[in-house]
Formats: sequence, C-alpha cells, structure tokens
Amino acid sequence: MSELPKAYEPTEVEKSWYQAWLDAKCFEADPASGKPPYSIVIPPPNVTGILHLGHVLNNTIQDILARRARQKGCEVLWLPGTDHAGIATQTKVERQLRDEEGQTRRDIGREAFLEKVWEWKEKHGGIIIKQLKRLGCSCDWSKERFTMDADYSKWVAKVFADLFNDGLVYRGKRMVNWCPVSLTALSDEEVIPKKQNSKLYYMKYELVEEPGVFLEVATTRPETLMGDVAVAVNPKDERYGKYVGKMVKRPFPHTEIPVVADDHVDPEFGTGALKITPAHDKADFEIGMRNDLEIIDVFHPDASVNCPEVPELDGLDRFVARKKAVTMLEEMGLLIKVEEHENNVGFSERADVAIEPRISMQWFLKYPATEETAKAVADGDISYRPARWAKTHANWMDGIQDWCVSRQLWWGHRIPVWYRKEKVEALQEAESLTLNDLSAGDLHVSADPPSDPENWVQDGDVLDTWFSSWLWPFATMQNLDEDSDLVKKFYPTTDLVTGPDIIFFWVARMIMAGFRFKGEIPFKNVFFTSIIRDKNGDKMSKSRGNSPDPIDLMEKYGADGLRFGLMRTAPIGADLRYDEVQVEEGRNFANKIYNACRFRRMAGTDSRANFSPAACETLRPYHLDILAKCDELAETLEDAYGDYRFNEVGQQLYDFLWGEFCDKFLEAVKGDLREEASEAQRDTTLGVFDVVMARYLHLLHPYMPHITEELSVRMGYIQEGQFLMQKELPKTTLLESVDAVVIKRGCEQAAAVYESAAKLRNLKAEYRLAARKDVRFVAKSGPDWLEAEADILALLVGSEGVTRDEGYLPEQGTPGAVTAAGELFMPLDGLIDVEAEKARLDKEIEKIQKEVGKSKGKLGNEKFVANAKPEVVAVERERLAEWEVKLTQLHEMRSGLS
RNA sequence: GCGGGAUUAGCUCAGUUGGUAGAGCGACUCGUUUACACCGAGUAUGUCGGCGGUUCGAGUCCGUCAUCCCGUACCA
Repeated sequence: MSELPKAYEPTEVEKSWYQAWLDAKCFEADPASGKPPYSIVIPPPNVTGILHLGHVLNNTIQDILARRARQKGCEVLWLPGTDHAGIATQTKVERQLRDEEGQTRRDIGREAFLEKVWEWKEKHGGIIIKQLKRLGCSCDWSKERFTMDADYSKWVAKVFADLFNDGLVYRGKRMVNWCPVSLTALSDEEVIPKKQNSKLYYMKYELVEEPGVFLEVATTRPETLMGDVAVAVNPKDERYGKYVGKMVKRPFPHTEIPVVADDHVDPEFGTGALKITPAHDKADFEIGMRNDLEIIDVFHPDASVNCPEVPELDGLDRFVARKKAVTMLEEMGLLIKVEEHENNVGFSERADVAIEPRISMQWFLKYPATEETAKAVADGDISYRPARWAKTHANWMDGIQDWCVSRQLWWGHRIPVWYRKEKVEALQEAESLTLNDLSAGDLHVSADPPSDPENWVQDGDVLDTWFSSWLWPFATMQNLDEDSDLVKKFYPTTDLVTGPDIIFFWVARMIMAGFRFKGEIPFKNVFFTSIIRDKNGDKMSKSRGNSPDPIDLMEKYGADGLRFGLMRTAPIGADLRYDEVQVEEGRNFANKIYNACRFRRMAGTDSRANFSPAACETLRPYHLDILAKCDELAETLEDAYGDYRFNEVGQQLYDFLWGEFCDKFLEAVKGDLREEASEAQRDTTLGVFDVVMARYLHLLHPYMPHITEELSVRMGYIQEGQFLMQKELPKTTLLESVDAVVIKRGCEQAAAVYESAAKLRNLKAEYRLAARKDVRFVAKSGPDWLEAEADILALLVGSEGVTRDEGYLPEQGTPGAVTAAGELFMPLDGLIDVEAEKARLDKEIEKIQKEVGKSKGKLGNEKFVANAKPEVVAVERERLAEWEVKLTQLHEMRSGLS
C-alpha cells in the first residue's frame, strides 16, 4: 500500500539533505541582499576539539535562531570558525612529542615545534566542524574563519599596537598566576579556586634583641620560609606593638628579619603574626611593597625549590619540600603545633595543578571602554538572557583587574613587539629591565614588523588566546585593510549564544573590544545556555567519562531527535540534567510525524496543499478545530520565540502534533478516508490534513530541519528542487477569511465531542468494559448537532453507537456523564459485579462531596463573590452545578443497586 | 563574607499579570480496529522544603529558617 518503511530511518535522510543544502548554497549569506539582516557569530570551538553535548545544545539554539530568521524573511549570516586554543593545543602536541619521540618542545626548537602544531591542526582540526555539519548547522561555511588566519592575526597585532599607543598595554614585573606545569603566566580568569584540606603550621621566631623570647607565627606554606623577609603584625594589636621595629631570627637560611606593622594582618587569625614572603604570595607582595622589603624568589619556574643555601630543600618539589621543612622546624624545636585548616587554593584551569603566585615580567592590559561596557549591559542596550547574568557581569566589571595577556607559550599570536638587537642581550640578562629602560627608538610596537628586521628581535611570548577571541565578532567579517560588505550588512550582530561560564573570558571582553575598535556594541542580545549535567547532577567531563558522544546519539536517534529532545527539556536559565530518554523521545516524536504522513499517503499521494478552507463548504468541526489550533500554535510560537523560551516552543510543537493532530483530529476524521466515505468528505479531510501538515512542518523546521524538509518534499508540499528551509513563513493564517462565528461554533462542537469521548471512555474503563466494542450509549438530551456527530463520537469511544432518545428512562443505577454534548448514559444490562460497584460508588460519592463542600464554601464567601473577577466566579458556579448533578446521579445509581 | 540560583508526583522538569496543581518517563490495568508498540485507551501518585505574613483566596507576592548547587572575594 505504501512504499514507506514502517519506522522513520533518519540517518541517510539527514546526510543527504545536508548535502543538498550545501550544494544549493542555502546557507550562504549575501551582503548585497535587500532583506533585513540577521547575524550570529559562532562561539569558536577549539580547533582540535571534539563535539560534546554542550556544543550540541549551544549550536542547536543558534541553528534554530538562524533558520527561524530565514523563515521570517531575513538575510542570515551565521559565521562559523574555530579557535587556536593556545594552551590546550600546545599541551596536546607537547604530550605527543614526549610520548612518541621522548622530546620536549625546547629540544626541537620553536620553529620545528610550531611546524608540528600546524601538522597536528591539519590532522585533527576540523573534526568538530564535520560534527556540527552532522547536527544540521546552517553555518555559512564559505566564510569559515580561524583565529590564526593571516588576516585575523593582523587584527590581533594591530589591536595590541593601538592599545599600546593608548598607554593601556604595558610591560611590567608583577605578581602573576604562574602555572608550574604549563610554565606560563595565566589571567585571573584561568585560575579556579578550590577548597583544600590543608594544615596550619604554628612556629616561632626568636627575637634577636631578647634571646629566649619568641614571636609565634602561623603559616600554611612552611616551604616558602626561605623567602621570608619580615614578620608583620597589626599596628593596633597590643600584644605585638612592642616588637615592631625589632628583628627576629629566620631559621633557614639563617638570617635576621624585621618585624613590621601592616593593617592587612588580621589579629584574630592564627597567632596574629604573619610571615612575609613577597615573592610567593600576593598579599605578602603588597605588604612588601608598602614596607619596602626585599623580594626573595626561592622557586624555580616549575615550583621546585631554588635555594642552594639550604641543601636539604634545594631542588625538591614544593609539596615534598613542605614536609621536609616541617621536619626541620620540628628538629630545631621551633614547631609549636599543627592544625587542620580548610583554605582556598587557586588551580590552573587547564593543567589542574595549584598555581604559584610568582613575580615575573609580563604584558598587561588596562581594559578599554569599561564604562561603556558596564553601561551597555546595565541599561539593556545589550540584553542578557536570563537577565540575572547582567548582575554577574556588573560584579566582575566592578572589581576588574588588569589583564595579563602574555603567555610563555609558542602556539599563538606572537606579541608584536620588537627590541633593538643590541639591547636584547641586556634584556635577557636582566629580567628586571623594563620598557622604561628602553628609549623609544629601541622599541618597535606595530602590526607590521620593522623594515630592517636584521636589527631587531621580537618578544618571545605569545598572547592569551582570549586576546584574539575578543575580536571575533568583527575580525571575522572584515579584513584590516578593507571595509567589507559583510561588516556593513551584518555588523553589529543580532544574537550571541554561549555558556554563562565564559561571561568574563569572552562576552564582556568582546563588548569592550566592540566599543574600542568599532565604536559600538558587537551584538544586541546574549542568550546564555544551560550547563549540561549528567543524571546525578555532575558536570560532564571527559575524565568522569559521563559525557556521551553526540555522534553516537545521532547515529542511534537521528540529529533531529537529539536536537528536539534536548531543546524540549532544556530549561531556561537553569542547568539541564541530561538523560538519554530525552533523546529517545525526540526520536519517537520524529517517528510519530512520519507515521502521520505515512497514514495520509495510504489515501493517495496527490498533494492538496492548495486546499482553501475558506472556499470549502463541507468543513466539519474537527477540521475547523485543527485549523484553528494550528493558527494558535503559530501565534504561541511567535511569543515564545520573542522571549527565547525554546523549551516552550518545543513543548508546543510536541503537544500540537501528538495531542491535537494525531490523537484527536486524525482519529476523528479517519472515517472520511474509508472507501465508503463520500468524495467530498475525503477531499475535505485530505485538504485539511495537507494544509495543516504543510504549515506544521514549516513551523517545526528550525527544530527538526531534516525530517521536515524530507516530508515536505515527499508529501508534495513544496516543489522538487525547492527547499523548505528557504521558504518564508506565510503571514496569513489558515483560517483567513473564514467567518469567526463559524470557527467558534466548530471548535466548540469539536471540543464537546472530544470531551465526551474522554468521559465515555472513562465510563467504559471504570466498568472494565474498555475492550468491549458492543457497548451502546444513549443521549437523553443534547445539542441539535449531536446526531450529526454521534457516529464520530462512537468511533472515538470504541462503541457500537450513540443514539439519541429524549424519552429514555434510565434504569436506576445506570452510569452516565454530563457533557457539553449532552446527558449520556451507558446501559449496563446487568453485567456488573454489584458489590464491587457499590463500594466504588461510595468512594466516588465521598470524593465529590468533598469537592462540593469546598466549592460551596468558596461561593458562600461574600468577599470572594465581591472581589473575584466575574468570569472566575462564573466558572466556580458552573463547576459546582456540575458536581451537584454528578452527585445526584451517583446517589441514584447507588440506590438503584441496593 | 558577598552575590546568584534551586527546593512541585518515584525520576526529569513545566507552571509569565495570585483564582479547582500539569507533561514526559517510570509503575499498574486494558488493547494490535486502515499510520505509528519508537503505538493507543485508561488508572494511581503531590500538607508545591519548613514556619510566619499580605489577601476573600498563595506553588505564584513579602519575610524568615533549612538543605543543596553555582559564581566571587578572602585569614596567612
């Protein structure tokens, strides 16, 4: 009967449609178009990364927005690309180098190493792009960018030079977050504080002037003792005031250090005296500056001890050295006690090791355009959704610190600074040399290398990856030296979709860059997605192994199923707990749509998508009802899209198709497709089916692009060679120019029939007659139209018939239901277990009496009647009346049994 | 410490001007009639975290407490 297989098989369909869209260049944005622009730039994934569920959610949302915008008549640019991901990528290549060749990057040198990274990028790069294609993403791949493209890199260098010329970029020796594994400085944002169960060591320093008298200090880091240059106490602390200015003995290497006063010290904590190690603690560094103290660095860059004066510790790892230092103190009789102590320790985001506060020469940026940026978000020129993230943004902007932008890596944008060659030796020797020591002529800061390169040496560091990402919205659209059509048409972009975890890393910085370099906001709306967690609420991660491979899911359930399953459940503004059943539901849903269409084709493969409801004389209530519901759906979706309520869009699409179209409409009109049905009935029903389904597929398309495209063609709703994805949504409703009174009447009748059907099915089930088809119903009263719809009602209920009989006198105990389609009875013919039935009725009566009591109490309340909206009171009255009728009926039935 | 969020059916979550508490999954009972068992019909299940307040009426507004998450700043 039908050539279609029983179950929908998405895989091949999805792949072939994606290829067809690509071949027809459906995704390519035309800057010359007269249509209004709509644009998104993709948050560039790591070039060598692979797709995880977070990407799926994020990019599905973007695809939905892009496809919806096309349907609304916009010229859409969804600009894709990848990020070079400095540390992440370099780490991977270094690991490979170590595992396969037993070498470090320094062994093979900068040039050879970079060659290897590019090789790695060529080999592993772009996997994620393929995966995004599998998901159905409608990015304009002809404009794909990479943060290390030559044109893009020019932007990065120019921006650096501009900011340098503004005086916002500076070089200096500062306390930075140092990663002892990656051997580079990190920004504050790349440091993750973690609670640690540490120990607090109490120890004592002897006063030089008063032998035998000790000053007690508490520390969590005894291994930095060699770098101690003072002990600080609070000037208001009466216990210690007398010691300020005196000297104490540092045990090893043995020396005398002063006691200083500083407000920073909390008298309540520990002993109230703090050992000062300016080289290894941010607060100590500041105290050191205030008190003009020496800085003694006792670590190597890898955080092993660098202190030849204390051979016991020299060369040891910092944590090994900690234990050893404690033992030494104990042996010297200087250790007093050890307490358990919980504190926060910063960890490197990438390498996941404790970062080491370390003084080093780095490049810093004072953020530009901070005021405009804070204001744009606070005032809503850029709207954050959910709005509460605006507050997080504001908090961060408030306490903003200069950004350490240099990284001691090789993979990335090299800092565009050159030093005059003859000065370089000095620079290398004396790490303390600052720019102040170089005259203007010795320094070249520019996007272009010096014209006489042989006389210059370029700075060895590269820039933080985010220093290139923050230019993404415009550096992808426009080369430095040309004003492209793309940027004119599509910039500023419309929406940005990303995770809230990178507000600081990326979003806020892009706004600053937008203001500084383009003079305006880079995007109008920012939608923050849910963070996906597993069933237990744990974050998904590779190490936990709780992150399913989206590709496997797509092979099993289809890309459409995966997309829909996630979108329907992803809450707005809260974390998403992922469970595979969601995806399974998505797959089942696709199958449901497919089968509805398959059913339709059994009645003929000719399309009736041109059917006009307004011109049809034979529309029945069910037709009007489903047409009206489809129009309502379109309207509801419009509202939900307007507020970015994607889960509601999904839920509405689901409920309409499954609950309204299949469960109600299709069941009600099935009879029209039987052989014995009239031509007119058949034509009308097929017409309504096609018109509604065509519109529905159109509305569903952004969520499930492949199956909707497939079915639209198969069902003949669009011409071969045309694409649903390029078709604009009609502005007319399906019931355009149909009389509103007719629509209303039809919908009411349909609702009455559906409601009655449900109630009668309940009756059957209650009396354990659900499977019996020979049950008959009698309508003692009912609306005029009841007889015309009686057969359909009977069909829906699974009954032999519903007959109208005004003179019907039910035997006592005959169950019935009062519905909008009349007072309906189900004669039992004495087939019921009397005792069981009595018990059931008693229970029922009790329940309803309770409801009646509640309702009466409410209506008896004068204030309720006076204050509540009239329609609310009316509803309550109707409800009470219904309960009372039902109650009377039940009482009659009960007495009929005894 | 400060800021944000969460707490609704066994599970995952909806519930947008305060007006009889909903869906999906799972459980249970029926059922393969011209689509679909990736299905249909039905049943059961909730002092909406606790306490107080505003109101005729609170899951919804206010206060407070509890538990749990997430940011962020710190005391070494």
